[in-house]
Amino acid sequence: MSSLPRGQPTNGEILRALWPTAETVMPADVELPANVDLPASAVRQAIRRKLLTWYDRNKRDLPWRRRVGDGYATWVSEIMLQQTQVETVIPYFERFMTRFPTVRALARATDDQLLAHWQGLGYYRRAANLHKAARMVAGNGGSLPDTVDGLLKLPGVGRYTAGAIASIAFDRRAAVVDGNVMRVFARLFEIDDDIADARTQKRFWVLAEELLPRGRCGDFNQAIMDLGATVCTPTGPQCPACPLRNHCVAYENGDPARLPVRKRARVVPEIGHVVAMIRRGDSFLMTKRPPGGLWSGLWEFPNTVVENSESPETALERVLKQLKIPKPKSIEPIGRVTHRLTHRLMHFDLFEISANSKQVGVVAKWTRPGKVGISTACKRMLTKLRMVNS
DNA sequence: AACTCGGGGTG
DNA sequence: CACCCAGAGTT
Repeated sequence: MSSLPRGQPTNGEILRALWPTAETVMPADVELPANVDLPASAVRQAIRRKLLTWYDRNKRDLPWRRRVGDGYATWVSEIMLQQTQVETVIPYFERFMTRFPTVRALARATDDQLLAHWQGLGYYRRAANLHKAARMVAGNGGSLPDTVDGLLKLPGVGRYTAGAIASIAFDRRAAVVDGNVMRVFARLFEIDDDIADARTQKRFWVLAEELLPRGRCGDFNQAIMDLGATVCTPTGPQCPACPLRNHCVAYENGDPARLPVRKRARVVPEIGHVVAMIRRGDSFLMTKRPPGGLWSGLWEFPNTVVENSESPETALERVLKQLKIPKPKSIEPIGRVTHRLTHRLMHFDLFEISANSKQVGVVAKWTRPGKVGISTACKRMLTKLRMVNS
């Protein structure tokens, strides 16, 4: 418990339920949870002012922030930023905007062209949805919807992204709740309920709507997210540098880093694969992943899951049979690549196969991996092959 | 409400 | 290693 000198009361002292005032607009589907505490009007005002002042002095210089009012750029950046950190996104965003400078350019692109620019970024369904949405927008005159409701109709745009685009690009009065906002609010108001719970999420949205200023909503939203990314970080928050420390209940109570609270992740299944790497010059025999699932639309080396009941050899025979290469000239084990995803641990046992090109059927295509989109796992398989061959 | 869907950064 | 990240869509 800190005894911090301060000129203003904290939320802990002032908290009381204030229900919708004339200055706020509540979404129709939000009902007030019985236990939600809203800060008093004066505290809300102080939080807005301090956050915006802090943002004016400390905001990060990000490529998409240099395109003020550009809905397309904001849209692309927000899709890329879903579950992906800013530093990872920056180079992808630059390349993407150079290659697809307008909605129409994106709408004209092929799946493979698009995925070649998305490869390595993950969550490839985002690219498919963005592509589909770009065609919707292009077919509708080429201008992006500028309201939350309009944006929500686009595939891949949910409540967060619609609020972000509407407020940042179009200066609409819309709130956002993302991982940063939840962390900042959980600490600011000392909310220790599971943040995955629907009621808790509803509570975050209520707070976000309530705290929204009349103007500069886009800056306000970005301010909370910048604060969460640079000061109110998951571990080791820099509370002395925080403009909201005098209002932060968790700081007052001494342990903001324990928040937010989330349920423990479950154990991930472990899955084995065998992979056939068949090279001819710079090209490899590759197959395209089916739409919808993991690595959707990316290219990969022919492979199969090794079932529990079978040996790797049997599984590899299955792959070669599908490729119409039942008896290759040679099969050379190269080694193993292990790839961890959020919900899966994958092993790939690699085999370099030599075969006459006449043996090759039409199941797979000769492709240069640099030309089409491949997963990071496949990229690591290539690295492994080069290591073995050098 | 629980799953799926990537990959990288962090302590 | 475990946890987290400018979440959305499906079941």
